[in-house]
Amino acid sequence: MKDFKRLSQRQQHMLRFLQSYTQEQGYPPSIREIGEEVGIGSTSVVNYNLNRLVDAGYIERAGRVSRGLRLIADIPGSPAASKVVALPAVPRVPHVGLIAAGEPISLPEDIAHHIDEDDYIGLPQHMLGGLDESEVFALTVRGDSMIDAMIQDGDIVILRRQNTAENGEMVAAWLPEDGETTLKHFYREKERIRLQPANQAYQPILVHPSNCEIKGKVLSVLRSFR
Amino acid sequence: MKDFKRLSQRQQHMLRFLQSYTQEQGYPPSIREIGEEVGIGSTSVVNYNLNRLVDAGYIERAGRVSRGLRLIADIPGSPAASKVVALPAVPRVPHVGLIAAGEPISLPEDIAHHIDEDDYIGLPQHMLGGLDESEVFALTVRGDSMIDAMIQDGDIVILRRQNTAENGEMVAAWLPEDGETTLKHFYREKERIRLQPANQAYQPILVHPSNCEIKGKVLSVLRSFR
DNA sequence: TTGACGCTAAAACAAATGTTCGCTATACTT
DNA sequence: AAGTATAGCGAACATTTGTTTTAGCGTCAA
Repeated sequence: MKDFKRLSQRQQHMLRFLQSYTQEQGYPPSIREIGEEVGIGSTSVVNYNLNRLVDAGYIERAGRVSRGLRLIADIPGSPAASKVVALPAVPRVPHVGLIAAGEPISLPEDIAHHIDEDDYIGLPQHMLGGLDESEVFALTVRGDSMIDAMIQDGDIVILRRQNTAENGEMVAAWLPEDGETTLKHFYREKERIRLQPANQAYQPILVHPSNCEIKGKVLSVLRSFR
Repeated sequence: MKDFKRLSQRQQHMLRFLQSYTQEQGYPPSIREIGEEVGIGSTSVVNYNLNRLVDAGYIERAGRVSRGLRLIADIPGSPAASKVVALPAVPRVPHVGLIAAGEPISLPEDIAHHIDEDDYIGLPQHMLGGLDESEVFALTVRGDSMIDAMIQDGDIVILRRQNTAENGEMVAAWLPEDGETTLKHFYREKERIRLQPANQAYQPILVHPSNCEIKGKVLSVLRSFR
């Protein structure tokens, strides 16, 4: 731990307040709220001391962002400050159902449809690409539009949950207007998004960005025979 | 749990974003940030949907407070509030190196470079096909002779240790006379064995049974991107 | 003394951010 | 057809909130 006692009384007070406030409210306090708590009438003084705490490595600040405070070091005396480090040996990610990788199969529902069935699949962490298991989920592929990308019907794809994608990445995209989720290569073009299958037999899907919601990008693939 | 699927796409999206953003940043997103993420141009629409989420019991809002959002219900799939279930032991199978699936490559010693573990690789047991871990081992594929079978360079194949094979099965075969191990489809013909690649560009290997030692048959395949 | 430095103030400023208010559109109900 | 509820948009508005500026005070060393 850092040299907590090196800090002034005020700064210690501020740290404690930041920690407890954030825990209770779910969001960090504003500069003025901190000032009121600690007994500082001037925002600049609070600001000054916050920067001091940044220097000391206790917090991080997001510039020009309301309540952009983040505690990054444990402070003595507060129990729940530390994040849980000990993780279970086997990461388990939710297996949320099927995804169309061909003629858009109208799925029963959104991904979220299946998501609450706790259908979890254990994965070795080397397949998570260093990500936390909570960021990752799995889908079973239906259809053969991605065979040129070495993905066939029945494969399980592991995805990282994210809403954006880089060109060329393989993503699961939700098309609200069509009510379908599909697995394609992602390409952002001028005014539209191209979802490119990896199979000569299929045409790319061209949609407006507003009708394309990225659900995640493919991290790995997994297939069992028989 | 609440009826997550009852929510509109947007609302689900917002919830997920709130959860992930808060977790990543340490503080909740602003209305405009949510709007940008979800693709809403008007703050009032975000506001509207936030209030809807409040009604649905998913979040709480602090009036007139920047980023005054608080998630009060679990959202399926991603929550960090995951309950720990029983964790099975991780089967670990030996990762014994590279296998040629193309022009027989004389194995260099750069065995398992991208596998961080020593020689073992953790696997979920659903990829073991119900077998004991001691029966199973893993190989990294080199070459592209099996691309028509959806296996490409760099893939890791999981095999069951066995000395025989049925026609059509994908096996790892040791060719004593050539000092090579190769990954091919297995076919027993009259007086010889045909090791058939799954790539038009490659010729089958025809060998006498005495010069063909089956090491194992492929159970599953595993691939990571990037 | 003078000057550098740590700390505190107060006020003004600028940006971020929540709130409100018309207005439109669609679907469903009466 | 009129009415109502849901959903959405855009713009103006009002606060909140972070940033900056200027200044006062005390300590310590040169």
